[in-house]
This record gives sequence, C-alpha cells and structure tokens, in this order.
Amino acid sequence: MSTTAKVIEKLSKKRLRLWLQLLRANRATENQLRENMRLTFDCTLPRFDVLSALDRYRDGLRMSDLSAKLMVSNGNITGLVDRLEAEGLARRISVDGDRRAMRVKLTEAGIARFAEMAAEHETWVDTLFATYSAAELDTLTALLSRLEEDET
Amino acid sequence: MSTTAKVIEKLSKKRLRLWLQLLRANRATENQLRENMRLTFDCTLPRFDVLSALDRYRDGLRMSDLSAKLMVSNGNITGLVDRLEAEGLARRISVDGDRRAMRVKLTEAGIARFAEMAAEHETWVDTLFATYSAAELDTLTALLSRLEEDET
DNA sequence: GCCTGAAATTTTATACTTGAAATAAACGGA
DNA sequence: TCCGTTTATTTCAAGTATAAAATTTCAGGC
Repeated sequence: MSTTAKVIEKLSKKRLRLWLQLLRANRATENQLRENMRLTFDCTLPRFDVLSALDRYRDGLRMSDLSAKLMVSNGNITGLVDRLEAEGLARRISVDGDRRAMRVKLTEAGIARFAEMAAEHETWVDTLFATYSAAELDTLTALLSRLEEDET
Repeated sequence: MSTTAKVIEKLSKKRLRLWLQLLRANRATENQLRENMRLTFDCTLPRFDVLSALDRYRDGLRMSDLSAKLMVSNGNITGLVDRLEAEGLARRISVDGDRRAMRVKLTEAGIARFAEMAAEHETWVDTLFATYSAAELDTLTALLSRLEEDET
C-alpha cells in the first residue's frame, strides 16, 4: 500500500473513532441529564428543549421554526406541543394573516417553570463539564460547530 | 460582582454553550447518517449500532452487555434483537450454565450485511468529518472521551 | 375568479426508548 | 434444604421520533 493510501486510511479510522466518541459523549450526557430532569422536575429532555427554545423567543415560534431549531420532524413537535399545552406550560396562538400557521408561546406558568429548571440544569451541566478549562471549552465548541452544516 | 464570580459565570456559560453545540453536532450527524442508512440499506441507526457491536464481538454478547455498550436500556435491546432476528441478521443462543442469559450473535447473513453497510458508512463519515485535520480529530476525540465517566 | 403548486401543520403507521414491574433462574447463607 | 436476595431478561405503558400522506390555506398566473 502506498504512503498516501495509509494516511487516508488512518484519517478514515480517526474520523470513525471521533464519531463513535461523539455518540458516546452525547449519550452519557443525555442519560445523566434525563435522569436528573425526571427525578427533580418530572420532566423529559425533549420537553425541556422545547421550553428552552420558547423561552429564548418570548414572542413565540412557529411549529416549523421549532422543528428547524431543534432539528426534529414536524410531527414530533406537534406531539410535544400538545403535551406542553396539556400541562399548561405553552399555548398555540393563531397567526393573523396566515390561517395555516401557529405561533407557540410559553404561558406565565411555563416561564416560571422553565426558570426553575434552567437554574438546576445549569448546575448539572457545570458538574458534567467540570473537567474542561475555558480554553478547552472554546476549542471544543468551535470544532463541533463545523458539523452543523445541514445539506438537505 | 467579584472578579472570581465573573469568571465562574463565564465558565458556566461556556459549558452550556458547549453542551448545546454537542447536541446539535450529534443531531446533525445522526440525521444525515439515518437518511443515508434508510435510503441505501433500508436500515435504521439503532439496528446498525447493534450489528456493529456484534461484529466486533464475533463470539456474541449478552443482552446486558449490549445495553451497557450502547448505553441504552435493557428493554430497548430486547426489541432491537427481536427485529434483527426476524430479519435473519442475528440470533439468540442460550448460554449453558446460566439459563437466564442469552448470547446474541450475528448470523452469516448478518456478517455479510454488516460488511456492506460498514463500508458505505465509512464513506459517509469521511464526508461528514472531512473538514477536520488529523490533529483536530485527535484533539476532539481525546477531549470528548472525558465525558464518558458514568456515575451510576 | 379559478387553478395549480407550494407551504404549514396534523395525522397515521411504525419504530425506538425509557422506567418500572414481572418472570425466571442463580446464589448464598441459616 | 429453604429462603431471601440478586441477576438476566422480558413485558408493559407511556412518551419520543420518523417518513409519508392528508388537510388546509396561501400565492401567483391566467
């Protein structure tokens, strides 16, 4: 095998190794946060994610904005918002000028609930990512941001 | 606010930012791979993950080994192995000396099928992670491996 | 004003996932 | 041996997720 081929092969192995590591890192973190969220707030991670997006956009978000931001399917968002509405944490508001669309907003209860959750959530993340220095955090974040390009 | 408090606050924000970025990177990658896997092989990512683990351990793995390695629940593995058995790609073999346990192994068809998939999968990963240099791949992998410590 | 195609959301079927309960077998003393 | 505990797996109910089809509405050309 040529020297070039060996380098390419090695790169390929390194890429695969990184992908598996990324998967494991994500799963380990999600498993911890899921458990904390369930035990402390009787809430799931997907619901927290929706609340988090809605908290950042207090004017509300379209269903399709939510699915784009969270990178999940439309049908998935429909179900999640249904449950959050049933819990009284969010509500659908019709958009005037477009009767197809829906704007989803946090209720007052939703805002308050999310604030509690976010505070605890931050401490959990602090613990889970405690081993990283500021420089390492920046490095990791910058490198990972390259993976975001969606090519649909 | 004291200088120390500011530094802590900044670290906390950086950690949260990293976690969100990790989530997005993982989701973007999984979404791409899932689509490729479905269109090319009519297969899901979870099934591929199980096949991959079984391919590495040709002597077979216990159900509980599979759930530990893939970091998913026992019940989840039961369903996945059920489907892989129905497809003829894996089989359960009783463990002698312990009638509670099951050893799961790839069938010949499973070995062949996984080989095809793995080859294509590697090219997809090559594409998705193409922007990283060898050094960056190593850095990322090393940094992410710190998140794996399960504290159950 | 009508038609055609695109857009926003929901519905449906199926699969994945969890946590908890159930089952069954192994194990370790008294 | 018997009993209580632990271990391995499955079952179950509920929630999460996707892809594809269905609905409803919009928007532009004619």
